[in-house]
Amino acid sequence: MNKLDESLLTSLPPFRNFSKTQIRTVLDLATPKRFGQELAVFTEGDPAKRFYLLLDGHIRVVRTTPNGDQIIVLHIAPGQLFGIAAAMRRDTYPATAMTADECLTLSWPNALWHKFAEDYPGFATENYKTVGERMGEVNNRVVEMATQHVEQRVACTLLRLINQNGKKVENGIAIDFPITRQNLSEMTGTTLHTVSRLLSAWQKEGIVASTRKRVAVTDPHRLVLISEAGI
Amino acid sequence: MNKLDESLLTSLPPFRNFSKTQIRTVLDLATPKRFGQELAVFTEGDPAKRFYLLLDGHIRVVRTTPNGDQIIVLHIAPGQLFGIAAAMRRDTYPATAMTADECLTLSWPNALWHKFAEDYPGFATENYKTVGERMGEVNNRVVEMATQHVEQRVACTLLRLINQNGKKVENGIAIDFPITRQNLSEMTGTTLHTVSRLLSAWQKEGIVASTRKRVAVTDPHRLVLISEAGI
DNA sequence: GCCCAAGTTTGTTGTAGAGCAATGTCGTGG
DNA sequence: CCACGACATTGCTCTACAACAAACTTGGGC
Repeated sequence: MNKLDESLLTSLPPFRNFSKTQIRTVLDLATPKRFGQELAVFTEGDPAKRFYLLLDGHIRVVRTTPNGDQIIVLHIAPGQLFGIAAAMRRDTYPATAMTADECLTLSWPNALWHKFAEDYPGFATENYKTVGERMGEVNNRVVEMATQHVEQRVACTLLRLINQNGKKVENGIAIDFPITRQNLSEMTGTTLHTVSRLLSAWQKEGIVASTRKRVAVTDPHRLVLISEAGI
Repeated sequence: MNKLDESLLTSLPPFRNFSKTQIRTVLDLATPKRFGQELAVFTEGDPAKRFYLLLDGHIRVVRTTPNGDQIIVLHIAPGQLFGIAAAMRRDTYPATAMTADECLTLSWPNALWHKFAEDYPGFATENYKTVGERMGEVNNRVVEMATQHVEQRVACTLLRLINQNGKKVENGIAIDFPITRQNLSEMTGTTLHTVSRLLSAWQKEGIVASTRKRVAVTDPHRLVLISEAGI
């Protein structure tokens, strides 16, 4: 068990404005856990017993079809809750959470969701707001998939990734966790081949810079143009 | 103003188990309204001031892209709440609600959401459950769009429609509101031409029976096969 | 009953992008 | 340090489906 600093939580939306003692209680009840890369925190269909907070690292939330196709539903960044099926009164997790890199999570039994919500007004509010935003994003994705070409969708996806998980580097903004062409294709509903071709082409034009498992955007503005018009 | 029967609400999930006087209060505070076909109940971007319950008819929830493409995000059946942006703490509606046929709605100012939730435990629970289910469905759609062919997607969409809005008729199960090829194409991310061709082909095979603005499924089982394998 | 607009059907053509296959490169573990 | 597996690139082919075009059908309004 790691020593947990109170300051870890006080800045996060769901726990903002909690009193010092309340934060301490929340931390006392939490179970911390470290994960290596590419491990499942929980699996689709498992009984939903706990909800999680990601303190460090990055999580991919993934669904698998009956034919074995896998698609990435959502990315979780540090400071966000995930596995909140409980809050939506589901009894099993609707998707699998995989670590994209080394992760540190806190988790609590579902029963505590209700306790937190009762004891600390603002907890539920903040989280339902998050759910609302995620709902908006996934609807955006449906619209994107229905109306845009592969090239535009990949551009949109990259832009979203650098917005939510971008880290400034010398030549642009990098996605700060490992991501393969395959992963990108699973987010856009295409094949790794097509993604590879697009990244190669964009690299030649100086729009992106990618290496194995890493992608950085060097010219976000051009990418926006592509995402809007397909050039 | 129509006389509102208490029995209208007592059977609906969000209000189930309310006391008789509670139901009466809910009804007293509600504003009923009738709509003709193809009218907007509220519009994307409008300030979200009220939330709605559909008593009769069918509602399409629609998003419009900057280029004017329109896609149907969700269908609302009688007895369901919609426009619950308030519950997700959004200040504008994220989509437009259009009537598919003649509709009767009740609506309440957003402030009452919180009152209902406080006064009547079970109201919030029931509704967040609904949100969770809708989230699951829209994620399913993303997966569908990412992995399935047009033929399969149209089949899936028809099956979902007859499940949620099906009415038994002599030769099968009909979608009990007007729906055009164009509408179906907006739900599946294709063109009305392709939908028309598919319906014609399926009609020849005796799988569906469609007329102008009406679609019925005569052989759901075959449609399931198509949705799964593409046949 | 007739007209018109909205909805539908059907044909043709062009192309985005999937599918397949072969080769190249990186980095990790023995 | 080497070998192997995982990841990536690239070329070729082929098809599903969008895009365009044009005629046909239906039903509601005058």
